[in-house]
Formats: sequence, structure tokens, C-alpha cells
Amino acid sequence: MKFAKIPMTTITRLCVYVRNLEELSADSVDVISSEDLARQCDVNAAQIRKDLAYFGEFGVRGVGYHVNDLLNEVKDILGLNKIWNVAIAGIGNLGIALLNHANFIKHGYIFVAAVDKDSNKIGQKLKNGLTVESIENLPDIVKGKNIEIGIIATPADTAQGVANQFVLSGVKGILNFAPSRIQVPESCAIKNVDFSMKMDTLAYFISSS
Amino acid sequence: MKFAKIPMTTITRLCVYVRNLEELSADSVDVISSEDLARQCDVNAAQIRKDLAYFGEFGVRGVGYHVNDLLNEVKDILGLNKIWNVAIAGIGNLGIALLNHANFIKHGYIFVAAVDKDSNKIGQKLKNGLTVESIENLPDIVKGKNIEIGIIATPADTAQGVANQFVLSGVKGILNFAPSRIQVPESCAIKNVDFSMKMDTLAYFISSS
DNA sequence: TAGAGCATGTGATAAAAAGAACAAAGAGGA
DNA sequence: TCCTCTTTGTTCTTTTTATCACATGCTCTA
Repeated sequence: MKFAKIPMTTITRLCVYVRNLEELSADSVDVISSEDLARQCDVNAAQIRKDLAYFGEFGVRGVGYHVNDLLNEVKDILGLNKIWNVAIAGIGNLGIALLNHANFIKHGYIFVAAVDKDSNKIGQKLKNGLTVESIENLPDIVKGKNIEIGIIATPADTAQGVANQFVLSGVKGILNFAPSRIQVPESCAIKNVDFSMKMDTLAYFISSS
Repeated sequence: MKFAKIPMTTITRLCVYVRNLEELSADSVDVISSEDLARQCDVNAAQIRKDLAYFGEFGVRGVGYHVNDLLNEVKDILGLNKIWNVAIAGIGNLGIALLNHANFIKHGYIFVAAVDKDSNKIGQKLKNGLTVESIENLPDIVKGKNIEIGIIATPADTAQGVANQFVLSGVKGILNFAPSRIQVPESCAIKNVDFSMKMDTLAYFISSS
């Protein structure tokens, strides 16, 4: 499905475009030029056109881009025009915050399972109707509910173990919120969300200004 | 304090080096070569030497780097050898997760204030001893407690308002967890932690493989 | 239906980042 | 003290990424 080696920077910008196109769409803007979208996204206009050019031609010369069409195309590129079944491991404060995170649902990520190793939490009913299950049943849950993405919201020291479980269960990707690097085989995509690292870069910018 | 235009990529790598050096230090490793550190950090060895060269000479030729010395130097560069007073706005599940996040304390980020606009939460005593205060008192709190960094853990629609409050209060940097772009003046540094955007890039990698 | 106007798509150009290669310098042994 | 060995710091080269500039092609008007 991938046609050329796409720079990672392009992909992250595509996500930004989606956000801004969603806004434009909500504001009932029909058509937008790369120039205007660039201003809104705070990037170069040629950059937008080039990013899109990796995947095809989506604009109309002399006119610009139809907002809804482009939004749809870019969401297609990113794989956001489908429902993703997601499991979350670690039902602490962070886990619950993620379960309630509006943008996940908005973009088609549906939590269909929540697991924890704490027996006090297992069986607990969550706000969204899910019941916390035992992490030991992960393989069965993942296969039974056709889960493709796993979220790790456990403490750092258990993260690798959970990741192993996810990999064995056959998930295709992992979003890791635990502050520890995790090893997974090539077959499984992984993205880390590291709060304190972001904080550290912030500290640098404050210190150095 | 900044001597040259340092690439952002260098700064993020410096954070990675800190993590790995902390690990090495905990394992009582005295000396490490750029080659070995590179392997551990999964980057190029020349890259490490180059990143460090922006800031000075920290190694010993023929030997390598003294782990504790280098750790200290890099933490100095990033501004991590000091205590940062932090305020957090939005005491929901995410806010509490962040308040309890071990890595923040470990790196010198101390929560000295927690605010919310919900009157049910104001006055509530938190696990770490803090009492939730009214967001309206933010300016006084920030000045009184010498707060330099503000964390936004509110819903998207109130994030900009909170940011404005923080800016007026005189914080030097903001770490924003709300899924919305926020405008702040040049004088205030800002970093966004956007969960769903990371999720979107993950979806792309799964889709395109 | 022809021509003007305009914004895209893209090839050329510039800038930035990464990597390779090597000279410089410290450590340890003869 | 001198020589060898090792690994840094740094220059040079390559690769990647971003920007510029313009020809292409679509739309609208006369």
C-alpha cells in the first residue's frame, strides 16, 4: 500500500492538516488554497502541495482544494476512515483519562477492551460500559474482539511484559504511555508518548532563552 | 545562554541520552564510548559526538565519556539540574495521572499548585499533599509560589483560556495536554502533547505496511 | 470558443541534517 | 620517555528535507 518512502515529517504534517481541515469543515468552508491552509497550519504552502503529491493529485488548479474531499483523502491516507478496535492495558488515572478522551472516538478509535492485572479492578464496570478484564486473558480478548491496536498505560516496570502479551496476541500496533523504551518485533508498529521527555525539551527552551 | 542555533532534533536526542545515561549510572557503569552509547540509544555514534560538540567537549580521547560527568553536563544543558516549580490546571483523571507521574519528580519537576474551575474539586486534598485551588487565583498562586511551568490538563475548549491565565501570571513555559492548538506570545514557550495525533501516525504505519 | 486569471503540481535550487573518515590527543606499557 | 592504541572532536561528503519558481491546466467570462 505504500508507494514511496514517505518522510516521517510528512506524516506528522498530514495529521496537522486533518485537524485543520476538520475545523474548516466544521466552519462550512468549501474550498481552501494551499496558501491559506498553510497559514492556518503554520507551514509553507509548497510543503503542503509536496506532501500531498506523494499520494496523488487532490486539488483543482486555479481553484484550490475542496475541504471535505481533501479531508477525506488525507484521512484515507492515514487510515482514519475506518473503525479501529483498541484495547487498553492499565486502568489507572491515565488509563481512564484515555478511555474518556474525546478525540479517540472522534477519529474512529473504539475501546473494546480494558485490562489490568490488579484483581481489585478486574470486574469493575467503566463509564463507557466496558468491564475491566484480567490481563491474562489478553490473547483471547484480542482475537475474539478483532483488536488491532493496544495501548499501554501501565507503570514503566510492567510495560515490556504487557507489550509482549500484546505482540503475542497479534495486535498490529502499540501506543505506549509508559516512560520506558519497549522492544517489539518488526511486525508490530510502536509509538511512544513520553510526557517527561516533552517536559525536558520545554525546560531546555525556557533555560536557553 | 544559547550559543548557536541548535537543531530541535539534537535537543530531543539529548533527552534520550539523559535517559540512557541515567540507566548506565544506575548500573554503575563508569565510562562509555560514543559507540556503545549510540548502540543503546539507537543512533549513530558520530551523531552523539556532534550533538555534544554544540555545547562543548565532554569526553576523553582514547577513553570515552565518564557517565556521571556526561549525565551532569547534559542535564545542565537541558536545564534539568534545578528544581522547576510547576502548576497544573485541570484535576481530572489525566491531571491526577500527571501529578503522580514518577518521572516528573525524578527530573526535578515539583507540583506546587493544582487548580480547577469545578467548585466541587476546589478544596479537595490530593495524594501529594496539595489542595486544589480555584483557577481564578492563578495569577496570585504563580507569583507567590515562583512557578515557572504550567501544565494544561483541561478539556480542549477551556485550554486557550487557561493558557491566557498562565501567560498573564508570568509562567515561562506551558505543557499542553489538551487536544487543541494554543496561541501564546513569543515570551512563553509551549509544547503540545497530542495523544490522538500520535495515534493517527500509528494508524498510518499499520495501514501502510 | 478563445483568452485571461489563478492556484496547483513539479522540477530545480537551497538549506539542513546525518554519516563517513581522519587528524588530534590522552592513557598505558615497554 | 617514547610509542602504540583507542576514541574523541571535527572536517568533508552524502543524503534528506524544505523552499522557490514556473509551466500546466482548470474555471469563468466575453
